[in-house]
Amino acid sequence: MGRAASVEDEVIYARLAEVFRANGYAGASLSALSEAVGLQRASLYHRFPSGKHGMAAAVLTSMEANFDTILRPLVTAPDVADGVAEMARRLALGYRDGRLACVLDTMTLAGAPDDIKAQAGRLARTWVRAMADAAVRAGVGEEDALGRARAALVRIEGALVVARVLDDRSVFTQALGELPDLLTR
Amino acid sequence: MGRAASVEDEVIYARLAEVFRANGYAGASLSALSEAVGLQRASLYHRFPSGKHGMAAAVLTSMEANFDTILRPLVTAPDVADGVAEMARRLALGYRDGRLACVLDTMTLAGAPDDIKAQAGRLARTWVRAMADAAVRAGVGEEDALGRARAALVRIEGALVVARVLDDRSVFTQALGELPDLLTR
DNA sequence: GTCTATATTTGGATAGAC
DNA sequence: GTCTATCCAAATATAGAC
Repeated sequence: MGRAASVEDEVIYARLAEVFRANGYAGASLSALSEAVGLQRASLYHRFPSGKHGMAAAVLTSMEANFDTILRPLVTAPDVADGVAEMARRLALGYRDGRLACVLDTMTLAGAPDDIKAQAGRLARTWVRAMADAAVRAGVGEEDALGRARAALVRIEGALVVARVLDDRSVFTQALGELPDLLTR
Repeated sequence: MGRAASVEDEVIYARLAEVFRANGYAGASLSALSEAVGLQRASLYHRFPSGKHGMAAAVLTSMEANFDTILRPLVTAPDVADGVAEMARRLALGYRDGRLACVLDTMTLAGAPDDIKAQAGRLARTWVRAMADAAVRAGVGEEDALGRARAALVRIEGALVVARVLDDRSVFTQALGELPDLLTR
């Protein structure tokens, strides 16, 4: 083994994510990423030989793992609506009650490489699938469930945008509150 | 009068808007803006002495005017639901059926100057106000109307994000279809 | 693994000719 | 009003010492 890393991988991903989600792919500069992580630019290139592109890919991959945690209640909760409510609580935490933007939104603008957009797309599909499955378990028909799951994602992403634009977090909180009924009733 | 402009102001605003809405404020480079407009960078600076910042401000101001056209049916239609449906048709046109992003989303990311974000916020508030007024005219209570108008904006913005991320325009089309009921029932 | 130093390109912006 | 030419700062990325 060589020299130990001064910053843990998962900590790096989390700090990179802060910059990417707030500024988007194009808007996230190496200087900002470097400062957020607490490593010089050259050190970041040692961790991510393919540069910014590799950092963005790593952030999304790490986020995929985090989503497992956020989505787990959808599967494990005895009552589906309770599971959705628990997912909503975890989302509130992850998005800091609507103060933070979503990478699905900001990392899919025109400046991003195609495979990063594709990775974000897969992440979104995983999320929709998980919500649709939960709806089915609540007795909703398969076709209808998929539509409701997409509607849920629409409300989450839309609420994040509107909360930011109107500078009013309550929009997000309210959208989260509607999710259990939306997915199970 | 001096020399005539080779490109009309409104044409310039529209082409600048294409770049800003797709790439966000930070992601919109002078080269890209210049190429889209068909004028050299220096020529753009002659039109907009305050540079990129002035271009963004002009785009939002021009968009405010365009919104008058989009929102007019809310006021003029004898039946409110019909008016909302007509607004939705105009939105479908403006957002190219969900293929284009919204400046309210992309121009309010971290890289944008504060007054640009503020201008976007005013634009959003105008929009919400117009939809809320329409809801009131349809018999909805004032308090409830404001909530529904915000919900409508949430669905529009969210649908644009999700349509882009999932690469599926139907999400946007469907969200537009729900607006008349959402605002008047 | 992290750093300083540097190469190279692109970014935003200005000067001055036409 | 538009252009070419140019300036300077910031961007991404690499080289090599420690």
